[in-house]
Amino acid sequence: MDVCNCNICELKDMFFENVSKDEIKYLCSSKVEIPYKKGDFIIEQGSAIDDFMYLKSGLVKLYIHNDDEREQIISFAKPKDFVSILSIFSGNNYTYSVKAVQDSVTCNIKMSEIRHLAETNGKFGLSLLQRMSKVSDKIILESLEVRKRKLNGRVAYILLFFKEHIFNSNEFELPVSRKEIAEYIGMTTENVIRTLTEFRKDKIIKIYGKVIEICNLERLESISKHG
Amino acid sequence: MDVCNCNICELKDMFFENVSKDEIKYLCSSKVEIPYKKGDFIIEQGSAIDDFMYLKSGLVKLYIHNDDEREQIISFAKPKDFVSILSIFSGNNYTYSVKAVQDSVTCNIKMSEIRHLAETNGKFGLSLLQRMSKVSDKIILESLEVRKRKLNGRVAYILLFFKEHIFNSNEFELPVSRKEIAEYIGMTTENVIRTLTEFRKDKIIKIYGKVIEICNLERLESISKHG
DNA sequence: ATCAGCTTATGATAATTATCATAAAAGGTT
DNA sequence: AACCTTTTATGATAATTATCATAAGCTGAT
Repeated sequence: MDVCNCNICELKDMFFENVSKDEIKYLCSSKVEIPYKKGDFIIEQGSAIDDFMYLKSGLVKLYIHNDDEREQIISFAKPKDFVSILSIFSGNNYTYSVKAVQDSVTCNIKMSEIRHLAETNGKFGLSLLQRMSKVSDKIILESLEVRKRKLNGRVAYILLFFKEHIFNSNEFELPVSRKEIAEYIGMTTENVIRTLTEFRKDKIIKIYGKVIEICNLERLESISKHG
Repeated sequence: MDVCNCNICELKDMFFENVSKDEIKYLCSSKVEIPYKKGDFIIEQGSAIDDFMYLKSGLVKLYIHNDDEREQIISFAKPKDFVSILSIFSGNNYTYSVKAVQDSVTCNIKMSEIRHLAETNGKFGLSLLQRMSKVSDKIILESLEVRKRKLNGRVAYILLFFKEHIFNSNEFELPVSRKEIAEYIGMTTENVIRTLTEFRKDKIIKIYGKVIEICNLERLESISKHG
């Protein structure tokens, strides 16, 4: 389908079946794609919320930072994930920042148009509500999952997270630094490194610089589950 | 206003200004109020989602429990808060349980009617989306707030939470056990008790059984902020 | 190429937190 | 009242995690 000027219009995918071609066209009329380089800010905490954004390619981190304190990563977003989630429907300003951890492209649609469409097309609104809820739920449940684990369980968990949700392979290049892993699962950088080293010594993983190869999946899963 | 058979219809409050009298009547047609005793299950993890529920009176805890593991309290809900939040728009079964920590009354509306109204009245849907988002956001941000603190900071935080969000007073009867506090802020029961004792010895609070009196608010706030 | 700055790595030590054990206090039941 | 169970309380100890220090490796900029 070629309802908009981008080659492959994934908007229909994003908002389910409840939008007509005309409505897609309407959304697309304000749709822009913005490329970012690794390390670029995509959203700055505190800035005004104008656009509804989802990720077209790359990988980004959503995080909170309060001056002196350490950053706390809330979640990673991969292609087709929403980038604007928290506060998007509940406030006027972002309560978090988003930064590209890999070169990324976002798709932006004016919030005013999303709102307008949701008001006029209840089915679209309901779909949106479902999608948004799914995202929030996942973040909440995942944070509980992480929190109940000890450090080695957390590291195992995030390795499996990358394997299963991002790369779908036993071997992958870590898309984030050890520091960012630490900020995500709530531990110190040193202990992330130490734990990875420990996994390596126990022949559970191999480490080639940024590349991780999971050698003993069962063991890693066991550690993730039972510590 | 007396659009429904309950004396004070708070539905308008719950769903903003975007619902007509007829629509309120429609929602009310399936609305029931259910009383629970302290300790009663209101929602059992895994059960089917039929109703949209909010709390009319009392206090409830939302929590996750997986067989052998310790319970993890996600959030407390006070009157006018939604009780069904997680998974309500994103799945068919509850991913968490809700239990009354005080005698409570819930208001239940059939999900099918909520859905139907959201589909036919986009403004209502959008209001709902805003309300739901606000709840999720608060849970996510609060969990980050708690997690970054050390134990004494967490206990200080939850005392201030009760003071500010539930009781609005420097003296209140703790509505939950030390164990439940521990399950909420992610520490052991012993350490919650120990920390409270420490606060008492430092004359920051007084403890009369279940009753807590905050004597040194500034100090407590300081501990909550900087440990 | 060289330097500065960041990431990764590892060890030693201190601080924090959990676990285990025990007992008093409180609440509920017969 | 007597009994049982749960909660609160406290201490001793073990386990976990953070902090501090140091150094090697990598990366980007001049």
